[in-house]
Amino acid sequence: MPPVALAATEMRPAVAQVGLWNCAWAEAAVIGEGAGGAGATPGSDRANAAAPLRADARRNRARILDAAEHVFAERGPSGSTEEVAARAGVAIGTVFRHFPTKQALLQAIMKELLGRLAGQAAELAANGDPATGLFVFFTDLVGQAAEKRTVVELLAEGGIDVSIAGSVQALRDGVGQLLSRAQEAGAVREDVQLDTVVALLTSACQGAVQAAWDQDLQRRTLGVIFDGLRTQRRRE
Amino acid sequence: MPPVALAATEMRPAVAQVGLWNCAWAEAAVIGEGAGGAGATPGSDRANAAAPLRADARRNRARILDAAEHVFAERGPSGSTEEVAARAGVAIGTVFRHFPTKQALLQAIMKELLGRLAGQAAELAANGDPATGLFVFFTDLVGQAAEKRTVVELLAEGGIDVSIAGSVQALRDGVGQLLSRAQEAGAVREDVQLDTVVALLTSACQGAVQAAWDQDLQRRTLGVIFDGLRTQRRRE
DNA sequence: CGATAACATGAGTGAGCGCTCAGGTTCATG
DNA sequence: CATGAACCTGAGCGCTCACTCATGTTATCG
Repeated sequence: MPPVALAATEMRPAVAQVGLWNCAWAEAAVIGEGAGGAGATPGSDRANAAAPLRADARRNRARILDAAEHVFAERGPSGSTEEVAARAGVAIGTVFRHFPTKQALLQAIMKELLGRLAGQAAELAANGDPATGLFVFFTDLVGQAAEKRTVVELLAEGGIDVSIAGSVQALRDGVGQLLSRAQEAGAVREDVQLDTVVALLTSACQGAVQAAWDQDLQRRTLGVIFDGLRTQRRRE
Repeated sequence: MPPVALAATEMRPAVAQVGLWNCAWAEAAVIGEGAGGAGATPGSDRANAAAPLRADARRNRARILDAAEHVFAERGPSGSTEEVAARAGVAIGTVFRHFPTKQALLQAIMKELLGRLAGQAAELAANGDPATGLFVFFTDLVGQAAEKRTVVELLAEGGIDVSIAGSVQALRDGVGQLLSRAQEAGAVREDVQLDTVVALLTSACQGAVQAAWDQDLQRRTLGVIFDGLRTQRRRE
């Protein structure tokens, strides 16, 4: 992960509003996730033929995704597609060829990031220390929140579209595993539910992103939350 | 409070960008807060003469503030000034006569809301139960977060301009009083610092706003945080 | 090496938004 | 009532941004 390169203009009270109109575009067939999905009149049209991308197209797609991840991490979801194109070294049209709407581009990135996080959670649940795995993941996530600004803000904006619902669920499942292990190990109270943990997690991430918590504040804030998850004094 | 009148056009991929260029406009003299402030060449120009507004102007100003509070509560800070004007029943120009920039309008609302909250906190600190005051305020604030979306989002976006810094500080002081009282009463651990509490508070508000916590989830999530504030098991 | 379909290009389109200003309207004062 | 200053109006400006499309370019295959 290269360090952030262009971080100058920070003062923007911009607010993104993306809109959730279109939900069913191709885009899934590109990588090969075609699940032979619902609807889409299965038959005549050569929808999910996988049609491997041309070499240059595949390269450009990767560069666009990479550029978009950087731009949206810096600017938030309100970063412009033109900046993404410029950073990727392609023309605007190329961006829109690969991702028919800005929303589609954002969702592709979110899917990737969410998948990565879900993987980390699952890995920790499988191989980590059961008693501390949840707390480690929690701390890591909040610590990285600044970099993952896209995910944090988009998830926050209610951008949980049907197309990324699966990825969200995967992450949720990973956290659920971590929670179960922690509870079995006696590190977290039995009466804490998954959605409570998820709510705390997302809140802390948002807080850390928006208010730019420093390391010490992160530690103290998470400390309170972790103690709350451990204590036996309350019943829900 | 009249019900929402014009809620049709939800599909807008628009992106608002406000800009923070101008920071020193009049606006303070309107209500009479003129503190004889720094700079501004005190002398010849009749800057802070209080010049009472004409009746219609005062009425319109109030209607604009009221409309803005509603619009920004629904749409977030990206709500348009035109919608504010329409809801207030005035022309755009009138809005910009009273508030030279959109930013100024937003800050006027924030100032009002923050002042109200600071008052509530101070009142609770003075007359409420020391042991539960902080928790009551915390719960109330999160419960109202959806209505106060403007404040939550703007504070989140780092919109703490110099012109509202005082109001933020007042709220912070109020929370500080509640915290002190709670600690004196033995309801909250001594080693919890104010910024930790504020961080938890803002995080919870953001989470509640963005993820639309229901009553039960609010209760459970705040329960964990409160237990964390109460427990004696950790040292910071 | 052609031939062709896939792909890339980037000026242009349309829409939204913050903000302005010339001209009309209304309130306060004597 | 008359007068003038304060106020209101709303078409319009300038800008940004998501998105399109006619034209030019390139990879792939026989």
